Amino acid sequence: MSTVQSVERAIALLEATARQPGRLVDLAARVDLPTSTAARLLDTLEGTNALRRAADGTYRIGPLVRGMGTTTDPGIDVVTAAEPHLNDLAAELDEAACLSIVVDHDTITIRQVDAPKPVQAEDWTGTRVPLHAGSTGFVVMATWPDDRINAFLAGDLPPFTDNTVTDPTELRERIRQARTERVIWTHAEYVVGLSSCAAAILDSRGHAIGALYTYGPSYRFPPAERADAIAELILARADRVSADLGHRPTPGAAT
Amino acid sequence: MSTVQSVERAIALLEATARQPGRLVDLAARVDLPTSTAARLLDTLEGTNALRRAADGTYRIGPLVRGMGTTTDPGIDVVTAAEPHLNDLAAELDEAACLSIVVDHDTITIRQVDAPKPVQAEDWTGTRVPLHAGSTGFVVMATWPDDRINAFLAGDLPPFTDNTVTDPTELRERIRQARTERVIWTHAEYVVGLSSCAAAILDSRGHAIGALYTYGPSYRFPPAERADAIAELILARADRVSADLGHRPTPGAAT
DNA sequence: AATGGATTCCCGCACAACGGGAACTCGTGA
DNA sequence: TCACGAGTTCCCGTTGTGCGGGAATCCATT
Repeated sequence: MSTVQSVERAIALLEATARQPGRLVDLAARVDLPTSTAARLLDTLEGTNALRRAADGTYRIGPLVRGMGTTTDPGIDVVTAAEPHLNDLAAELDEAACLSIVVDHDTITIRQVDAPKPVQAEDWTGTRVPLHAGSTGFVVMATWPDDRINAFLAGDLPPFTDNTVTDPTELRERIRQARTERVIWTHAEYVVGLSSCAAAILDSRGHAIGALYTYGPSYRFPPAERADAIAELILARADRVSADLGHRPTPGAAT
Repeated sequence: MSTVQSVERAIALLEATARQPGRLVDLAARVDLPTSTAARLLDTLEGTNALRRAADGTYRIGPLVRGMGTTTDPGIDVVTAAEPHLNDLAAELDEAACLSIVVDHDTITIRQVDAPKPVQAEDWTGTRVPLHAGSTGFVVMATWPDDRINAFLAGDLPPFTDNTVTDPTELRERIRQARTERVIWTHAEYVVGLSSCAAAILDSRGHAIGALYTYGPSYRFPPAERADAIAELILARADRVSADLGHRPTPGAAT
């Protein structure tokens, strides 16, 4: 499999910019390139509208990329498949319903539908959460083979709150739990005071490509029945999205 | 300004894919590249998660691009996008150039650049004008679907001057006119003695989010040629702002 | 004015990207 | 079952293109 160096570097710059806008030297340092090379690539990206450079020299994501991310691809992509279910879910739960997808070692929320009731909900769209720090991450990893999990757990696992699980053994335990129950609740593991509940979305090959989840202030989900009811609804919806994507659940199979 | 060929080609492929998913030969043909070259670039893009290849070989936009497009970063917003054009426009017209945005059922002027010539121009910044009473309102509504227009026209439409149009039928006529011409002149419909000319600004999803306009004492715009010339310039600038925001009116050739 | 950092420009070198074509895979129809 | 063609992958010789060190320039800051 051959790859084109300059394109890889350009994409790396694009991603770095998406994560955090910055200026030439800054971005060059982040992706570890000589400034003159980075300058040339950024120049090109700017020329194609993939990036924009502000008056002060700061590069940020440009209209082209934004536009592409929003294309309404008639095909069978997650977003369109999940959209109706997000709406239904938000109504059923009377809580915000979100869709996130897996990118690298994070899940990124790409769509959020707020509860019909008047709530002052924050918009989670665009947020990247590392796999070990969110409910979505657990259900995603639950579908992975063990060695892949081990490889991931061997990496850096920064804490975000006092509740963030960073101990590999404990994480493995949570993942095992997610594997059997297929839904999981997390409490204040990424942001203090917030709980969330997620279930994975699988594509036709059985790979977890994202997750459906809801979240809200922890006090709103008292342990008992309500939490379970929510979990059940989310799982049901996630399964339907998976089915819409062509996923055929294989009874008993772990992979 | 130097550019990197392979990156440009890769972005072109990315854009082509965003417009319409397709397979190798198809995409290669669309951007006019030898298949082997296109294959290599697509390979790289797939490797970086910028593209995804389905089982049947179809390439579609990948999670990376989706994620980047939805970052919380406000990025390039209307104001910064419009600023330079406001300056140019004020110079070209030798009249004040303004930017207004849509809020509820009004347009609010948020920026005004006065004509270079010494004029005693009033500053319109901060003024809310109901959609039915200003040039900006007409061009904005011109982009709406009919039922939304009807819903709005069913509401309260207070007059401000003797010239304010309040009759739904007549308003519909003006809107239709704005729809075909994409620019419109109004005369004393909000303030006696003032005329103004506006064109809409569209975001990447095609929604009208504001308008570019100019205004001045009616006696300064005698019907004939000058008014048309002004309209043309405003429309051109508004289109450029829309383009800068990612609005893609009609797919053209990409370099 | 002077300093230091960021950015742009320049240019020779080397190798990465190119693209023509062969080989291969896969689906289709006879 | 085989032969065919469209689509895709692989290979390899050639060259043009991207590379990156460094000088020159720009731009804040003091």
